[in-house]
Amino acid sequence: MSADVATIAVENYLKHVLLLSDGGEDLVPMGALAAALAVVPGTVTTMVKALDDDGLVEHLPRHGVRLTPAGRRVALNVLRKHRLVETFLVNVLKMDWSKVHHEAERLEHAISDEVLDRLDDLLGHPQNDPHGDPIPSRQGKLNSQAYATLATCLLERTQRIVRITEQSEEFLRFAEQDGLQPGTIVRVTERNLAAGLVTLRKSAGRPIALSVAAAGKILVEPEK
Amino acid sequence: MSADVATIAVENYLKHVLLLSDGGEDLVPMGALAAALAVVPGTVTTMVKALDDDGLVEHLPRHGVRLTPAGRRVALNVLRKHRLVETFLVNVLKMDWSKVHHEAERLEHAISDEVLDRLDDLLGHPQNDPHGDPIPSRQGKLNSQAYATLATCLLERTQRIVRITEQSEEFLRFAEQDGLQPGTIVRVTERNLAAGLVTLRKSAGRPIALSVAAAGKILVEPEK
DNA sequence: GATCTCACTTTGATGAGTCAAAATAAATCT
DNA sequence: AGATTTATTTTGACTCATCAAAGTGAGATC
Repeated sequence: MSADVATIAVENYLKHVLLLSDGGEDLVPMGALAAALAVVPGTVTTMVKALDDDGLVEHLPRHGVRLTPAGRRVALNVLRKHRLVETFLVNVLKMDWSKVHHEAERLEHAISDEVLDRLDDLLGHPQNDPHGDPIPSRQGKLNSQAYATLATCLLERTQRIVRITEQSEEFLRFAEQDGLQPGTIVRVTERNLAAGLVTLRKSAGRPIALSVAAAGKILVEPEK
Repeated sequence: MSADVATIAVENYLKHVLLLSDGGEDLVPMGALAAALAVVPGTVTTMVKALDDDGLVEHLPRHGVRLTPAGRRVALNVLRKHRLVETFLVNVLKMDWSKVHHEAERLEHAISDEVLDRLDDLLGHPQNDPHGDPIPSRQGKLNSQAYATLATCLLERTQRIVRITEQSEEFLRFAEQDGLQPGTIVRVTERNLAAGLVTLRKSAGRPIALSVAAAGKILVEPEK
């Protein structure tokens, strides 16, 4: 009986299930979903049961939740809107990298599929948003390649940053300050797991120190 | 005690009070507001009382409703968003004139003041939206000049269309079909109030017939 | 001026989405 | 295995925005 109009809340639930399930079919724990949505766990239980009735998710009581194909379709469309809007805000309106996530959170629910297509044309069908996150295709394909991170890649080898998997304004502002953006070439010179510290250099610059937690949020691929 | 976050419903109530009060301080009947918002009259009474408590409108029971300065400020900001978004959709995304109103109805509530400003810069601070409707300034000034309409203007005199005061898709599609858009130069050749018919010509074209009702929705100013 | 009419208001109920706090099941730890 | 911790579900209540239908008042009509 999935109603053809998803409310903003429904879209957000589905989007976060998608993001937390690692793009795949993994079961998402109810608590994780509650944390992501900033609601109490009881609310998630109620809502997820309703979404299950609508055929958008599968709820395995006491175990978690997972998208159905119908739910996945909706979630991918929302994600596509989110990331194309972010790209628009940065590339066309020249907005601050660190602020656009927050803006897109509201716009993703207000934009129609038709506007979305025009925006996609205007932007030249980008593959990734400004943070490097892959933009789902119109057909619902999501390029979710498994990348290494600054916390796991080889030492002393030049790497290209492809993606920042963290949307908080603070983190992004910090990354911008140190010039760590998709496309930047870096080399990890030292990794001290005991101290929880990663040290790296941009091609010519002085060393930059990062916590392992932060380094794990930055995806890279070997350069050349 | 006006809460600093207006819900979508609140923004819509205030916007429609502004539109129905003729830009001014006129009292808007509750029924007119109900019709504009497509809700039953009882709902309007409830909501307007709440808005009065919040200091956004003044409710004169059994007589109508009117914006307070605070409510007017919010309403003008929403209207500015609506009309700038419409302009963006037509000028940048090349969307159909007749569809953008509907799109803007949702986007006007999702767009932040900051995005609004950037959009305004991108568009070159337009004075009017694609329908000719005046765009409120950032400071909340609304250029509401009183224009003649095709139903009231002088006969046999060239007039420039400045504005179409009707947002329905059907009407706009019809206007577009006949080439009646802001900027178009026309001349009313005949007006038969009894038959409810207005006849006009574009500079060189064949005559176009319009109902008086339709003609009254098209604002004009004398050419040159 | 008494009545009638229509606009407006009241009242009671509903659905969506949420929270707080109590109840329960699952997982973990001796 | 029994006890404790932790995740999840249940229950009852609340807010926002709405409708249906009954009640009320102000101005129009005779």
